Amino acid sequence: MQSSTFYQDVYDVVKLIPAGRVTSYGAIAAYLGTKGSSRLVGYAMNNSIKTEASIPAHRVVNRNGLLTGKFHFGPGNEMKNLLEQDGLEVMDNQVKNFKSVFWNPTIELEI
DNA sequence: GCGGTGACGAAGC
DNA sequence: AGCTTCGCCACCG
Repeated sequence: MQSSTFYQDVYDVVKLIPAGRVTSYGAIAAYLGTKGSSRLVGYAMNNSIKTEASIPAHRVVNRNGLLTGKFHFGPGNEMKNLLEQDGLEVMDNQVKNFKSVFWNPTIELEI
């Protein structure tokens, strides 16, 4: 992808996340080849809300399946609501069966 | 051009 | 086994 910035790469990968699946920041970072900069992925998402609000950032959670960015999404449990709309089960800011719904771009997209 | 930042992750205690 | 600390690296001012 002719992405000028690392953020654009993150946006593109997140957009490829199928409904009903979730991935982790580190997985995206690893797919992009910058697994050490998992923080950048999260930071990119933060910027994505302001720039690319169409990105399903709610499908991206941390390694533990926790909705860490929930507070950045909206006033309340909007992130949880969006995940439920995708057919996911969320309890106490954590995706249930996270391991089962985990979407690994490195494998699914197979660089 | 440099320092601060950050929705993480892994290691250490 | 749970909490704390450090590292990491691209973007912004």
